[in-house]
Amino acid sequence: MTEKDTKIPKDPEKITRIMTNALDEFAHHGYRGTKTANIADKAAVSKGIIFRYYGNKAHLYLATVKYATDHIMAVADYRVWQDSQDLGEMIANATKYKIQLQLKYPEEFKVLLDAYAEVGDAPAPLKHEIAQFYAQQTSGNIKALIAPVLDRLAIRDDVSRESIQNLMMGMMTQIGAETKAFMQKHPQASLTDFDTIIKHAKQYVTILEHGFLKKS
Amino acid sequence: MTEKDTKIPKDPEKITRIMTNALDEFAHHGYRGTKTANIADKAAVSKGIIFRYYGNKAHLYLATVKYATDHIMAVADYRVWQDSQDLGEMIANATKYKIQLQLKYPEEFKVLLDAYAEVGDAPAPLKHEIAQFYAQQTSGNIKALIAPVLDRLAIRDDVSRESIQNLMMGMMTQIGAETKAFMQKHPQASLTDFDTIIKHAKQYVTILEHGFLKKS
Amino acid sequence: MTEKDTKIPKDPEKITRIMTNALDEFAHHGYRGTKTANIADKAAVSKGIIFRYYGNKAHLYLATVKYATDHIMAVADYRVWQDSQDLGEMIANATKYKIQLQLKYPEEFKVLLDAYAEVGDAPAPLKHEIAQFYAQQTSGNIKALIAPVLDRLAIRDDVSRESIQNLMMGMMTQIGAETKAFMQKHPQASLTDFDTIIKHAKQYVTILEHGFLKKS
Amino acid sequence: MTEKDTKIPKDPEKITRIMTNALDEFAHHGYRGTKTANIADKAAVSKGIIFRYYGNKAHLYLATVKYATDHIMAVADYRVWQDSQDLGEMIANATKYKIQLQLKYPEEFKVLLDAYAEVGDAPAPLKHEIAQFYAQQTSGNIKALIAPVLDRLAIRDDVSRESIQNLMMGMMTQIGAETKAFMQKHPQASLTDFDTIIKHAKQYVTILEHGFLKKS
DNA sequence: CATGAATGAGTTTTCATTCAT
DNA sequence: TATGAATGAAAACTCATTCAT
Repeated sequence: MTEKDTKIPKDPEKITRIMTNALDEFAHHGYRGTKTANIADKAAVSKGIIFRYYGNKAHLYLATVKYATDHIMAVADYRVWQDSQDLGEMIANATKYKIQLQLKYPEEFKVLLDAYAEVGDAPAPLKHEIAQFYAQQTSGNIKALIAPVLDRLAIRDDVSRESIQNLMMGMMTQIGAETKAFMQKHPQASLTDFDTIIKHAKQYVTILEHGFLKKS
Repeated sequence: MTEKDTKIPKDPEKITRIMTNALDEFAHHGYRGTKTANIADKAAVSKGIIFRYYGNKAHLYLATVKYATDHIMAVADYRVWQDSQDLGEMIANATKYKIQLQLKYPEEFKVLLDAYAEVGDAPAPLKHEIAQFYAQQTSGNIKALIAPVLDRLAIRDDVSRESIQNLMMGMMTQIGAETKAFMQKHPQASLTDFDTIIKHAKQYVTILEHGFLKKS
Repeated sequence: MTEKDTKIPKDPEKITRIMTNALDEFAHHGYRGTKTANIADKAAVSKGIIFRYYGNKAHLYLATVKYATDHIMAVADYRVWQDSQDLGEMIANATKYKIQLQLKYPEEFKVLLDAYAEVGDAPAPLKHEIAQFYAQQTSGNIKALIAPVLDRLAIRDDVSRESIQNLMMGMMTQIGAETKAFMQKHPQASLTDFDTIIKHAKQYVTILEHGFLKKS
Repeated sequence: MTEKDTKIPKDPEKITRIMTNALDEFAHHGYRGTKTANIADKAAVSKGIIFRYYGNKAHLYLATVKYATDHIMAVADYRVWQDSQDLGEMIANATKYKIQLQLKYPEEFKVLLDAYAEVGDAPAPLKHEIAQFYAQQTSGNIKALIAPVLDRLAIRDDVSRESIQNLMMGMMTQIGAETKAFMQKHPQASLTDFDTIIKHAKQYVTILEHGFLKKS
């Protein structure tokens, strides 16, 4: 693959069109359910060029997953995670930001979500590659982003740092689920419509910080 | 479909063999990636019988999804969720139980997880059926199971019941993720190997109950 | 086949049900298009018995063709053809009779009509058998039936007997076509509705007898 | 269908090879009895291209029926029917011509003959299409062709024009039957071998014109 | 280099025929 | 002997991949 990358000159515009449409197709039909011919058609590109550029469907898929991540990472502004003393505000900002991202790049999210599941399906040699690639992204990052904020907080002695991080990941997942559900019910929703979810996010942080039991 | 069901007598043993192996294949290769011939082979049954029993691949898939759910639901013993005064103990038990289930029925879990994603792909008429089926299961239940336990606890006035439930769902998801990751690293693990995860679960509950900030 | 005929005792009632329904199915779907399972179902008989009685589908078909002919021949009353001095009246009677028959046994007619065409299709060894069987029926007979009536008429010296017979066969075919067309337009028609066609028949005979040119 | 026709470019030479061989196969084995693989093989073309071009077997069949008609119609020279004052000579010419055609395009004739019968069998949506297509051809034309010649003849007052036309159709059918029978007995026959049949044709016309009864 | 028509291995699906009960 | 569930060979159809233009 790396070999081909260097040997074959690629038209950046075609690359973009292919990636965009591959993303769309893979997001909607999964790996096996997507037909290369459809991607080529929608991208206004010949089937031949896809195979010349990517070698085969499996590599096209991998490239698409990479593209999706790069795409999201490129626009992701990590300052929203870090520029905050207050954990609740930070999570609220992050949630807001993630929703914005998801509203703007739904296909990227879908493909990224599927990728890991598909792994077991894709032609054997790619399994590892995709799995490893996927592992770099996601959870690891979130933990890292939360870390500096935690440093500034006074934490109970009987609570491990990791537990907090994990719980916050679970919380993020839960927020993600709520977001997804909301988006399905209101496909045309804009950011302001998600205020409720963001309020929830703040509540969640408050609970995590102070617990939900009455102090006796 | 229901019409055919009554017309065609089915050998329960063959049904079992077909379902078991369909489950296995669908779990490992997805809908498109699974070949009916393989299922037939592994089930020691002729290709013909699968079409006799299920009409076509799409209906076989649907039947498999139904089978997976029925199977899990049949063995799921919800009392482990409810017979507990202590929330930490309850979650620990639930986690333990869920791990046991997942260790015992990994394919069922996989297929169930995929089903919803595959829906968009499956022959149109099945979409609705699968979607509806999927909706019945999942989150709704967990909330209901947690509810009675929350009733017995003294909850802070500034915290909504729903927030707690949602956070606990996020927590369960997180535990699920940890479990999955662990199972992938140690495919042969048995229940006792998951003690760490169960300890985590208890910690999470403690944090949720008392918060992680030092009382100032 | 003859071997089987003697060895296997057959339940006459089942034979009838099989033949009746085979007739129906073959008439509507042709040889290849007919499924033995359907015949068995409609005849309230097991598939097994059909193969026990007839050996295979091809022989079942042959038997059905024979059955159709026998059936029609059994009810056909040839006296209507012969008990007439007047050729016009005879053809009118014959037409009337044939229509009655065709109204009553449409499937038999259809199968008989198809049989010859199917011959080229049916498993090789049967070809000859069907062809020969078919040859016995049809035209040969009609010629024979017309013969005695012609004997009583004074025929022009420059006209061969055979030509007359052939033309009359063509005429019968034409009447048959008109009948068929009429039946397709009016599926519920009864004999009296065919008066026009019978009038045509008489006209045809008149023309054949006296020609259509003005005597100069 | 028309949509696909424009989207998929077709190699005229391959079309020809496919049509020719489809014609041959369908003529000899009927719709159900014909295997697309065989057509592909004989046409020196891949199976895939047939489905690319025609979508499925049913449409291939329809295309073949159309092809057969177009083919025959293209070479049919209707002047032989019209450029004649003498009815006998006209029918003789027409017969001669039809025999030539049938000798040259036996498969086309066979398929065309079968098509109507198969109609009831073919996948539902095609029924209408085939039926309508077939109706255009056949008898209607013959009547029209005979009409102008009849105009020039002095016809008896008690004879309807339609009766004459119908009788002549019957006569043509009869000649057709004789031709078919002869061709089956002598598969290698050339046009001159059919002189007897043509003589018959003339006789038939004479009889129709002057009747076969002695003028008393 | 790019194209997209053609290929054919691989899948799904059908149905005459068998054979355990 | 009768049954009809099961079989699997044979047919229809799909689609990633190639290669002549």
